[in-house]
Amino acid sequence: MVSTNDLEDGEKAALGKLPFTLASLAPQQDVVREGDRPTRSCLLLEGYLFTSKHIAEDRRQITSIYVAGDIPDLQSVHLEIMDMTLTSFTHCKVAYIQHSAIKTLCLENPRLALAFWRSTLIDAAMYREWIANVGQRSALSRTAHLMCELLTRLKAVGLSDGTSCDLPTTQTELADALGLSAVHMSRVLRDMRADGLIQLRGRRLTALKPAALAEVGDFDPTYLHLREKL
Amino acid sequence: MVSTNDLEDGEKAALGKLPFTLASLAPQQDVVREGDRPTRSCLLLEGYLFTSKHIAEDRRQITSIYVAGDIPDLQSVHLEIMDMTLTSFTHCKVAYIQHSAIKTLCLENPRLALAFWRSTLIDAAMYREWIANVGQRSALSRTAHLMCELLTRLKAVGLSDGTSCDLPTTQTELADALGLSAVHMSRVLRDMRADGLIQLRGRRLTALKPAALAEVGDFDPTYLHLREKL
DNA sequence: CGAAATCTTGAGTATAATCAAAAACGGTGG
DNA sequence: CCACCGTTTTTGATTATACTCAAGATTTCG
Repeated sequence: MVSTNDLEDGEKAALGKLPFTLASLAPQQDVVREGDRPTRSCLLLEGYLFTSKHIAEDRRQITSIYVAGDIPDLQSVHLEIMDMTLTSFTHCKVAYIQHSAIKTLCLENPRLALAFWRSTLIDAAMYREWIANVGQRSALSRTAHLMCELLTRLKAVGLSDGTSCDLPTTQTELADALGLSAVHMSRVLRDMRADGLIQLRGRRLTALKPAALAEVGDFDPTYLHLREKL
Repeated sequence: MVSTNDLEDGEKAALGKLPFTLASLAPQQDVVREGDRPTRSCLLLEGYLFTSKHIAEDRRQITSIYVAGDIPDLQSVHLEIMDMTLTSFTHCKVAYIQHSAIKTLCLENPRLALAFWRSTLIDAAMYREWIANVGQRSALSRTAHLMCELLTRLKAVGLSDGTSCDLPTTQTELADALGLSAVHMSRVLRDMRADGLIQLRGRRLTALKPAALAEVGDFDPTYLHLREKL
C-alpha cells in the first residue's frame, strides 16, 4: 500500500515533476523478479499487481495485492536485492521512476520522504494482518477477510463503493494468496455464494451481505491506518 | 528488525544523545497493546520481545520476534494507533525514547532517518517471508525455518555462533508464532530431536545439523538483507 | 467455433486440530 | 535440600479441515 493517494497536493506536485517512463503491462507479466537488482521503481497507474515468493518448486505465496496509486516496489530504493516477484494480474499501466530521482527528491523534500516512510509502515501493518489471516483463520474466514480488505482499500481510493469491485484473479491465484489449494478455494467460494454472502461472476466481486462478510472475516480495518473516515 | 545494529558510528552517537528512560520488564509483560496510542518507542537492550495480534477469543498470532538492538515499535512514531501488542518473552531491559525526540533527530540527521526507513523495509521483508512460511510450508519445515532465521539474526548481532542460541519461549508460544496447535508443536519438536536435527533443552536451542536444518526449513537468508558476509 | 484454461465435483488421504490425561519440569517456601 | 504446586510438555485417541488426484463441465479467448 505504499501509495501516492495519501500524499498532500504539494507532495503530489513534486512527485509529478520526476522524470518517468510510461509502460503497458500484459496480464501475468513480471515487473521484477526475486534476485533482481532494479534501478527503478514502479508507480501503478491502472490495473492490479501482486507480489509473490516462490517456495520449493511449484508452490508460491502471494504476499500482497496492489491497486492504482500504489508503488509496490518502493522498497527497492533502499534494499538492493528483490526478495519477491512483482507481477501483473491484469493489463496494467505503470510509470517507471529511477531510484536516483526518488533519492534526490527525498533529500530535497523531507516531507515527501516522511510520507513514503509512513506508507512503508502501513505496508508492514498489512503484512502483519496477512500473517494473522493465514496463520489463525479458517479458509472461509480468511477468504472473507481478504475480500473485505480489498473492498475497503479500493473504496479509500475511489475505486469501489465498498460493496463491489473488480477482482481480476483466478481461483488459483486467490488460493496462492490465502495459503489454500485451488480445489479447496473453489469449494469455499461455492459455500460463500450458497450462503448469499457474495456474488462472484466474471471478474466482479459483490458483497451481498457486507456486514456478515466482515463478521465472518473478523475484519477490523484499524490496521489499514486510513486517515479518512469510512 | 528495525535495528540499531546496522547504524554507522556517527548515527549511533547521535542516537546516544537522545533523552531516554531505562526500564526493566518482567517476563510476559506488555509494553504496548493493540489500540494504544503511545508517545514513545522502545529500544530493546537485553532479552527478547515479540509482537502479536489477537484473533477472535483465545487465539493469537505472533508476527515477529525481536532481539537486543531492535526498536520493535518504531512504527508508532508515524502510525498513531497500535495494531499489534508488544510483549516480553523474558526479563528484558529497554530504553524508552519519546517520539518527539526521534522526529527531531530525524529532521536534523537525514541519514539516520534513512537508516531507520531502511530497517523498516527489512521488517517488511521479514513479514513477507513469515507469510510464506505460514502459508506454504509444512509444520516441520516452518519450524526449521524459524529456527534458522533466529540463529542467523542473532549471529549477525553477535549473540550466537550460528548454531546455538537462547530460545526462551514455551512451545505454546512457538506454536502461536507458526500457526500450529501446541500439541502438534510438541510432536514436531520431538520428531526434530529424533532426527538429530536439533537439541532443545531448557531455553537453549542447538542446531546439531545446521545444513540439514536449513535444507528442511528451505532457508535462504537473502530476505534478511544482511550487509555483512555470513 | 475450437482449443486452452479455469472451475467444479467426487473420492480417498494426509496433516494437523481437539480433547483428555499423565508425566516432567521449574520455581518457591519450608 | 526437599516437598509441593502450577505450568509445561508429552502421549494417546479421535475428529476436522484441507490436500491430492482425477475426470468432467464450463468459460474464455483467439
